[in-house]
Amino acid sequence: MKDVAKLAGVSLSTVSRVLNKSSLVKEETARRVRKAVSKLDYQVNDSARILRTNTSNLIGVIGAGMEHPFLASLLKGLETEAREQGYSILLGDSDGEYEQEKIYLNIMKQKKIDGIVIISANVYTDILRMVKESGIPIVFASGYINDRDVACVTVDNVAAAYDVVDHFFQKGHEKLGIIRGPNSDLVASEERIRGVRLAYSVHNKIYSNKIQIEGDFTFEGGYVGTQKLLEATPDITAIFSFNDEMAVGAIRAIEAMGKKVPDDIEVIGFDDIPLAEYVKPSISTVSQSGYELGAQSIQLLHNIINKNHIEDNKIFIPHKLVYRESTI
Amino acid sequence: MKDVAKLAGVSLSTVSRVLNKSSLVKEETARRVRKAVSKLDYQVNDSARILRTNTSNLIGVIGAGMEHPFLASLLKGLETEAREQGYSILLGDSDGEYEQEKIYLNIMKQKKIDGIVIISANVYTDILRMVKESGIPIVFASGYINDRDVACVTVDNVAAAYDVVDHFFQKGHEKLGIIRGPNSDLVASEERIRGVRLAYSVHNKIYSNKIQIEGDFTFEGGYVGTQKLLEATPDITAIFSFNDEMAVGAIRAIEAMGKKVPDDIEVIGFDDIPLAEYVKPSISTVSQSGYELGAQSIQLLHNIINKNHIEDNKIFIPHKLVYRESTI
DNA sequence: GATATTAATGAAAACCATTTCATAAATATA
DNA sequence: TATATTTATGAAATGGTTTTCATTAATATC
Repeated sequence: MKDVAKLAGVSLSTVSRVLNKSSLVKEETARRVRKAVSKLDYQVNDSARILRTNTSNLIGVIGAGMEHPFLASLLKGLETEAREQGYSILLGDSDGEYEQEKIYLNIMKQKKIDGIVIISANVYTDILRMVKESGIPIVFASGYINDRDVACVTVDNVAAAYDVVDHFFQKGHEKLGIIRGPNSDLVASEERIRGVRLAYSVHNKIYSNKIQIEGDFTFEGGYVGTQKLLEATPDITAIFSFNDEMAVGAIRAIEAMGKKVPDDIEVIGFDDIPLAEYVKPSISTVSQSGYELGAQSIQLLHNIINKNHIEDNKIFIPHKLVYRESTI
Repeated sequence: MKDVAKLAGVSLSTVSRVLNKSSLVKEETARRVRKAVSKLDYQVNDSARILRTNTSNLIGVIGAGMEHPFLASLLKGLETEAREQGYSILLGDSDGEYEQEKIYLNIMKQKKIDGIVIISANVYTDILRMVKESGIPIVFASGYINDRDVACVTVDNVAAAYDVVDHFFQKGHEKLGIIRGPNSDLVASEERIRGVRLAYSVHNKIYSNKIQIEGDFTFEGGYVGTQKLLEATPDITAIFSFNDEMAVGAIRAIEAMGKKVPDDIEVIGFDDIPLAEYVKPSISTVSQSGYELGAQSIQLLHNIINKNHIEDNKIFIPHKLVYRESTI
């Protein structure tokens, strides 16, 4: 920077002003400085800038199980939009471990991230408290936090689950089975269960918790869950699985018991990952765009960071039921 | 830090020494300093440290299409191992755009990354040159660069492709079809073609480029490619696809033409992404661990950064042919 | 006991930008 | 023309570490 100043015949302050597009520098001087900058191929020293300004153009992303197809596309959306807005992504996959989340949070604080995106259905309240206390702008992606000053971007889980069950009832099904997420995934699963119950009450049916079984979002979880479900209630004719992998597991379990999908039992999944389309039978599912979710999260975060006026800090991205071979 | 020094009754230098585990500080003083550190809950200012030392504990990752299941698991491996070694991951998905790669490289340079992992079959030679010139330690993950001082971690593409074709020949197949990667994916695809040709010559058969068709690693690409392939050579009895998605597309195309997999045509894919197991028929494929690939890449990079002695800077991770329903 | 080594600490320079405050130059106002 | 205001610039302080060099304290050697 000193060299640039010397070459342009100005002071360090002026160079800095030009670089930061300050308005109070004569256009002619600015031009001279810019010329020197490009001639010397000067690049600002980021750490020095961060040290002075306490802003890094870095956005921290903490999540768990990012290799899951839906989250991977979410990450892609985050990444692309972040780039667009001039941020870089500092990535931390915690595997859902509390200690890891804490470690990442600390690292990110030290790196002076401008904001943080937490991708997670399951959120340790302790972590949330730490982030709030630190004053770092935060957005929850694909998870709803019932706290008026925490921003969230997510699909409307209540409405989506309602749509699925409503659809089943409209088609004349009476006995349903639900494969929910693990208990650690409290929020999203609870929301969806709320949607399920809503549909039950709208259709004047009585809901019992016995129709739901806990899954772990894996193929195997769906397989085993369905076995148990059908053991307890053999006359189930429709299954709603809270993600697509478990739906595949459910279908295989049904087939293994000698029944047919969709003729004997219809199945609807959630997420619409690519798998859902290629598997046989292909899976009807609640489609939501991970990419969109990621992109919107960054936009919202960007607005929070810049203290722009925000209409609403709870954003619901659209969802849509897509019908494939696992339903009639 | 000043406060810590005052509380412990020592100078800044001593605090710094304790923090950096310098040996030349009396154990008793060190204890006093540590106590003060924890009492004040002091954390070093990262940017100041980077400014002074030019090392950031940051590893840059540049890749394209990271939402692809195989690459997502690779990323997971990178991330987990990086965390283990005390690094954080600065992520950049370039979408394969030259300009984007350049931008990311610049940002990463400014952030003073300690090393860089490039995930890519297609590498712009210009980018490679820039990285080499900048002296940043570099590792190519899942891509082979024919340059003795560039470190690579990858599956042995030649051997893997050889195994597949050898298997087909052993089973008595005569007419094969190959769905290769796009031309942008020069290196990996070329290596695999080399493996194919090797198998041909070992089995005393004559290889013709007509049996291969270019794909784009998507389901659709596999579908269309297979149509063309079967149009040109209707009596093909075995297809080797360079990834699993295209293999699924191939199978659907074959079925659409009224033929059966594996009875009429056998199909083998590459990567062994979760999809391969759940799709119907499930896909026989060359299994390689993305996670392992990522983890080994970080270890190698770590060794390069620390100038440890390196046995070999070309690491081949194991692969294995797994047989499922798409082969007899 | 005197001298040579080694161990432990502190002072101050260096890393490189941003920003406040002061000042000089240019323009507007009376 | 003299004064007030605005615009453009520079000097110097600041952010928080690490590290070199100098110095003192402690130990070893003769």
